Amino acid sequence: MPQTSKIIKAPPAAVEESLRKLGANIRTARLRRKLRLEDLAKKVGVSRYVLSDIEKGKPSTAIASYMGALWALGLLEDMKDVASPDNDSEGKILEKARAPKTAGKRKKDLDNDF
Amino acid sequence: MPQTSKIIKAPPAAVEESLRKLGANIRTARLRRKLRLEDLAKKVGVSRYVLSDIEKGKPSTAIASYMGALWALGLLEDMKDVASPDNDSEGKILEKARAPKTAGKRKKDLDNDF
DNA sequence: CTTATATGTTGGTTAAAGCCAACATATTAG
DNA sequence: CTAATATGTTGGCTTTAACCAACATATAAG
Repeated sequence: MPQTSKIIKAPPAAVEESLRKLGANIRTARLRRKLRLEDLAKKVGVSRYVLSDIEKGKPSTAIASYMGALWALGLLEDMKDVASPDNDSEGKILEKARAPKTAGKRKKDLDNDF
Repeated sequence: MPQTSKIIKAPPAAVEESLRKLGANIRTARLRRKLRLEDLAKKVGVSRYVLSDIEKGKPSTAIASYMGALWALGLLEDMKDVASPDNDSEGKILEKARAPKTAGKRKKDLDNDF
């Protein structure tokens, strides 16, 4: 993704770690199934180089390639509850009742925090 | 990602569905927090266009951008168990005992199945 | 140990992801 | 209803992701 964004060039440590772990997990799953990079790559529909990148947790790789790997390994359902509104306790608290379709007008600047 | 791969051009229905859902969840979480696309995009470190793509579940968008959105929303930990070897019952069964570093030599062709 | 094969690495090519500006439309809040 | 603002859409530009070939290295299995 050209004109590379900050998040890709220098991801927060937590994101980097999360990707590294995801990649490692995919690799473990592949080896357990005795599949070569090339085998799984073919199932996924990418080159073996891309799959290798995934197993390293490369940030700039398309999410579909990652999801495709999970899918080909039969692990896609693990994504089911990610960011699920039902489990978003923080969000549930903040929610006002009605579900707005936009974030509404700005009052001042809300928070420049982090 | 240039020379676009099959998985990105035409993802399996399950992958497409998974991405759509993830994007929708991210959008819900953003709105609950009363953040504009621009607000969250800034925190993530991408343009508002990319964040918009994410909320639509665009397959070709970099995984770091998706993970960055989860991170900025405080939802990154939801990724923790994805493809975790501990939960990979299929893999556990297949595993022989030792953890090989490669998939080993090919015997014949294993399985061209799906 | 040897051999077959899996994986890593490099360099070059090409097509598209992410950026932005400008404008259109939708939605909110008064 | 109206004004303010959030989000959608378009087209053009730049950078680089994914591809491949060729070779190097690591690992597995006899």
